[in-house]
Order: sequence, then C-alpha cells, then structure tokens
Amino acid sequence: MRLSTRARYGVRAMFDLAYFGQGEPIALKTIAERQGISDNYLEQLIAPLRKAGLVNSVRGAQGGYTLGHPPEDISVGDILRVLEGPTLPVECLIEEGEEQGEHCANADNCITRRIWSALRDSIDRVLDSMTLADLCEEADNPTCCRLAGSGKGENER
Amino acid sequence: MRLSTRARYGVRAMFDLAYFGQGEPIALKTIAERQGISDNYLEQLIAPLRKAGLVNSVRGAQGGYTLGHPPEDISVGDILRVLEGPTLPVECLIEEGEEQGEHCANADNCITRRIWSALRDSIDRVLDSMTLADLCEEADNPTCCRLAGSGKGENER
DNA sequence: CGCAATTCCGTGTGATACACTAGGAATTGT
DNA sequence: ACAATTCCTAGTGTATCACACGGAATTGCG
Repeated sequence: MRLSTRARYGVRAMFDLAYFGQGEPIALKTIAERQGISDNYLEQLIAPLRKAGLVNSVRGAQGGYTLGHPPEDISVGDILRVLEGPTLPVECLIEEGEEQGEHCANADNCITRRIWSALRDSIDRVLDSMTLADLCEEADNPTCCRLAGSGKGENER
Repeated sequence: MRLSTRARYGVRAMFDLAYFGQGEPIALKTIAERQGISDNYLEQLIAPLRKAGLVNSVRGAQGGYTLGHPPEDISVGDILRVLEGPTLPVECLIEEGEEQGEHCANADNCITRRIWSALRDSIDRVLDSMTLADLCEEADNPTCCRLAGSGKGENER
C-alpha cells in the first residue's frame, strides 16, 4: 500500500510542467534538475504519460514537453492511473458498473471485497478532485507550511 | 499502490475469527482452509497480529487463536497498519499533529505533499470506519451480491 | 505418562517490481 | 554541420512478495 516514487515523481513533473511551462516546451533535464529527480529515470516515467496523451513532446533542439491538456483538466488521479496501473487496491473487482451477478474468482468472500471497493472509491474521489490547476493555485498562495492553521475543513466541497 | 495479499489475507483471517469463533480458539489450519489461504503463509501473517495484540493465542492441542479485542473495537485499519507498515502512501510526512514548522527532507515541494496527506487521511477514514463487527453484520444480511441496489449512501454515518 | 495437535521461530527460494544507469539512434532548431 | 533534444532498449542491484519447509516448544487428552 505504499505509493511508488514513480507516482510522486510523475506528479511533481506534471506540476512543474503546469507551473513553469506556459505553452513553451520544457526540456526534461530542466524538470529533473528543478525537481531533484534523476533525469534518466524521469525519462522513463514520462514515456507512458506521453502515450496516454497527458503530455506532448517536441523533439530536437529547444524541444521539450508541454501539457497535453489544460491544467484544470488533468487530475492527480489521471497521472497516477497511468503511472501505476489501476489506482486502486486489489485487482479482482469486476469492472465498475458491471454488478450483474458476475463473479470474480473469490466472489465467495464478497464481504471483504466491499472494503476494497469502498476504499478504491474513496481514493479515486480524492485524487480526481485535485487538478494541476489546483496545485498551481496552491503554490501561489499556500495554505500550508506558513502556519498550518490546522484547517481541517478546507477542501470540503 | 497495490495492496498486498498480506492485507487481504489478514483481514479475511480476522473476519473468520470474528465470525466463526465465539470465544473458542480456532486453529490456524481451520482458518486457512476455510479462507483458502496457505496455512504456512497465514502463520507468518498472524505473528505480527499477535504481537500487536489483535489476536490472542492458545498453544498446545485444541489451541488456536481468538480475537484480542471485541469485534467492534477492531477496525480494518488496525489490521492493515499492522500488516503493512504505515497504512498510508509516502513516508516523508512528519508525524501527524506535529505541524509546527517542522520540515521533512523534501519540504520544498509541500504542494504535492498535501496531496498525499489528504489521501492518507481519506484512506484512514474509510478503513477506520469499518470494524469486524460491521463485517459480521454485513455477512449475515448482505446488501451486496444479491441485487446491488447501488445503495450509495449506506455507511454514511 | 505419552502422544498428537498446535503454536512458535528461523531460514530458504523463485518471481517480480523498484529505482535507477547506460548507450545509442532519431529528430530538429540554429 | 552541430548541438540539443527526445526516444528506445537493455541491464543491474536491491528489496519485497508469497510462499514452502523443518523443527523446536507447549499443552490438552486418553
């Protein structure tokens, strides 16, 4: 249940792209240095992001990467789903919406399955509610770190 | 971000203990067979659960395991925390409640840290809200599997 | 008492994933 | 032409998973 560095690096890279690159392509090396990530490694993370259309690439000199969609249309969940298979725990769940009496292998203990299902939903809800635009906003006027205020009800929606 | 079988097996074993064992110790082999888990493996999972006090053991013939606390006092989160280190993603977060200007190593990007923090809280909220007693109740009159009804607001609390 | 059923404990193992490093080909602005 | 890039593929050490195994130590029961 630990989240890989793939995920963290990926999100940071995407944030970097949203925050610093305004339409202009940014070289991978720049991102890697700014975010303190191995550029060799980041290169491998950005490949699937490109294939998923989350970033566009410009080859050649002065090339680099740009966001594939506007920042408000890219959620953290989108990034995570690309970088680590299905976002959720446990893989046996039949695809959502298909609750037509379908059984997966261990449907016998659907009691515990409901736990993972609820967990998955909760995780997705959180991750999908945060977009790159939100992160940029947050970066500009941070509500953390400077006196936490322990604002417990902030993103209540 | 995938959840190990340790977690799933562990929860199922604990549920088995809560559901079938009424004070009487149940042998590990019985649990393993009933839940379709390798008993060799389950043995290794139950060791930390015992050390954490979630189960008690009775050695010798006719021995076995019992719950360490009443079922309504054991949450899924309790089990998961024992079986896979800290429940949450990312380890850099300073211990909860200590938001007094403390920095962890990569506090520089506290923007993304907030994501993981929110995620962690959400996960814990879900997992801590489900107890073994809830699972037993659910097992007796299931609201799933038999016509899902998509009851989206059930455990609203 | 003796035996069988158990829990306890450590060790080994094959497979897989993680987090990288490295090298080189292809592309493109200057 | 050249340098800066992206792109692709392969290798590598470490760790973790999901087990199997063998043998102690404990204890109820006949």
